Amino acid sequence: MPSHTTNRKRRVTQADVARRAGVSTAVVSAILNPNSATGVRVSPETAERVREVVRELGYTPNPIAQSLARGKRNILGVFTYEPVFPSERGNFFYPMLRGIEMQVSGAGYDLLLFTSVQTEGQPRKIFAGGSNRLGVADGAILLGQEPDPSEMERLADEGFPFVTVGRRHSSRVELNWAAAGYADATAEIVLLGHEKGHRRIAFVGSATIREQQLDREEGFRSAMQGLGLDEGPEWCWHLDPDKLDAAWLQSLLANGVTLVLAETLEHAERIEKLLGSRGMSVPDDLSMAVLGTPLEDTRRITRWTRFEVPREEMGREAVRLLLAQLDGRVTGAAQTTLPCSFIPGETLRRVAPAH
Amino acid sequence: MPSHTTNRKRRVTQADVARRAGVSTAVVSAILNPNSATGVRVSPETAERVREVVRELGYTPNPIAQSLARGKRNILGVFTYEPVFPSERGNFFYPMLRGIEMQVSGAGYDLLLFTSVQTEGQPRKIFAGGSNRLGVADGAILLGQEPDPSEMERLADEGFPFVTVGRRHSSRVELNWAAAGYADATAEIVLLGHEKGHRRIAFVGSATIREQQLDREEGFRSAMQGLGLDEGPEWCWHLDPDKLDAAWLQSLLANGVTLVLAETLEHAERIEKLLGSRGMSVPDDLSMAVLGTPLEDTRRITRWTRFEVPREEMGREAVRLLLAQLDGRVTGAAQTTLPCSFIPGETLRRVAPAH
DNA sequence: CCCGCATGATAAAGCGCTTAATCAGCGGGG
DNA sequence: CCCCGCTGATTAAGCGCTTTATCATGCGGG
Repeated sequence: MPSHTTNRKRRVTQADVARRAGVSTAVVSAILNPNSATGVRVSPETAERVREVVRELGYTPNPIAQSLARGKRNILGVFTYEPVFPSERGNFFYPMLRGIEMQVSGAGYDLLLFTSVQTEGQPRKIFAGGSNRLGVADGAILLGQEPDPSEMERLADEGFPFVTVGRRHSSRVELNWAAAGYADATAEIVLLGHEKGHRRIAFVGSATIREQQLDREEGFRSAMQGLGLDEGPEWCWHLDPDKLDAAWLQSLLANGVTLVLAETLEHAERIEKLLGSRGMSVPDDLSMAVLGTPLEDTRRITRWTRFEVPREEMGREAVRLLLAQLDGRVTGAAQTTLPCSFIPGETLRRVAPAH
Repeated sequence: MPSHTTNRKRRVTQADVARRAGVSTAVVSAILNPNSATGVRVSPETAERVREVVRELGYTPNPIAQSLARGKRNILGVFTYEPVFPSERGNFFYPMLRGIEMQVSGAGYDLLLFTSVQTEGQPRKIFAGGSNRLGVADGAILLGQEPDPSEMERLADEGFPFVTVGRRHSSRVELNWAAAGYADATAEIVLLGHEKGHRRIAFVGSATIREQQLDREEGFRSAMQGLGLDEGPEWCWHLDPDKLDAAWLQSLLANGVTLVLAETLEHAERIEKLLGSRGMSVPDDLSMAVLGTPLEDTRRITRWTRFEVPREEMGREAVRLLLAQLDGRVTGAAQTTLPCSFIPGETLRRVAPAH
């Protein structure tokens, strides 16, 4: 017998109600879940009597027990590999969470935020103490810049339904995701640059490679190839902003580059500063575009030619995919790529084609 | 027998492991929860064998079943009467949620956000369909500007542990809360105004009265009385910003008021605008202070004399109180008032005492 | 030689609910 | 008159785990 270290006064149980009303628990259950097509029928009088007792005793069903019995929880998990609210990262998750909450509420699910961390300072883990923590939920949405691929594979092996926000890839299992179309958006900017006369276009991304960046780079490469533009490896850089220096810029310009696609605003601003110390400016001496939109400092970004990532819509779509999976409405892998919206800005200008 | 409309492949259960390892489920359970002082002993060899099977089968315990058996869930509910993330209100909850998440993680609890809404457009309810939705959680934190007092009382009657962020009051039951010391902070500003020579001080708050505002007003009144200042009802207004007009300002100034305490920045700015159209300005012709700090437009607020509400700390404290309650470390009502921090600003200046 | 007592394990109850299977009445048609 | 089928209920199994009570076994001491 469980000890039940409950300090709360014992809650009223279904059996209490049944006893009091002089019926069986099956009847009580049937009355409380009218829509569930169970074989149990109840007369209106009995129903009223039971309802009366329910009110009198202030009975409220134990959701845990319901879940166990039904095999269904009506809870969607949200697992973030980084803290949700603390400031820096907070802004990042915020729009996605907004999308998730909007889509989930109305579907009759609640959101379980897995916030607990095992060891202070350690990265969060889904499998802690051998147990899948997400298991309380019917399914989960995974967010975060630095997910653990092995955990996701194990999750998939278990058959636990989940969807990631952002594209993820595994060679072993099929992953479900709602992601932004970085590749297309990047390609679009390359095409636009080409239209505006640019022929030598460079790409600058962070040193730490993430799925997102791969997408952007792949969009860049394929667009360049499609246009028959001569793009060598020397036009595609993986450097953090602080690694960009005068010498680097020099070689870039010497190569005749007229348009630079910067992965982040930090890259772009760094390059602009370097240009400035040579007496040059954007876009007069060099056109630029930013491959995304930061969340903080919304004012600083406005002049830049860029695209907007549909973060909120990614959250919504992730929920849609997950619910479809839970309803059994879907069989294979569900993957959605959502378009980014181009924002003209003022940093990409027309030039005379070089050749 | 339950139908278990599960489309997922049946998960591995404790019984499977036990069978495979040739032991009873009790042994498996004992191995998986080593610290729980149960009467079951296991030999190291058996333990190793079971652990092996666990790995082999990829077994992970069903948290729902654990919860039911243990009577403990390790989940803290967060109930907001308004949507958490959608923009307007979002900013409001944000710091509190940050505090909550910080405090909760590390305590080994997860956060359940009650986001689901029964009828689109309707206010959220704790008791929906006769059932206490919060029941999945061990306890809950209630947030929101417009809570439903009757729901809180019912919750308390049930013995469900919960804490509100923000002071709440009920004549029937004892409520637990972590709140900001609006009264003290307001009184502090009155005292400061008095020190700076102000004798006629007015208070302007919103038309819709909330607990917060009562606090501020009460702080205002008691400070005025303590100072022996002649404060009549005509110096305490309950008007929304758009109801403040030239005639109102006229009467205020005619009364010789030299300092106005505005509940919100909107009130303050409205008054300043009215002053402007008379060719007057803040603080030259009228001193002002704002009784709080808005979250949006942080730039607009900076010049104002005001106080800062410890929102994040309120979240943290709420969690502390709740956990104390869950641990049975506390008996009666737990109520914490957290001090607001005064911010000088530039809108409260010294004047020559009027009389 | 038997008792007491660790040791290592099992059996089974119970957490609070859902639901399939079953059953007692009862009125009506063949 | 009997059987069928309906209504309004009950019984009991089972969800997957925890935990208490119980049991078998072997060993040393009196």
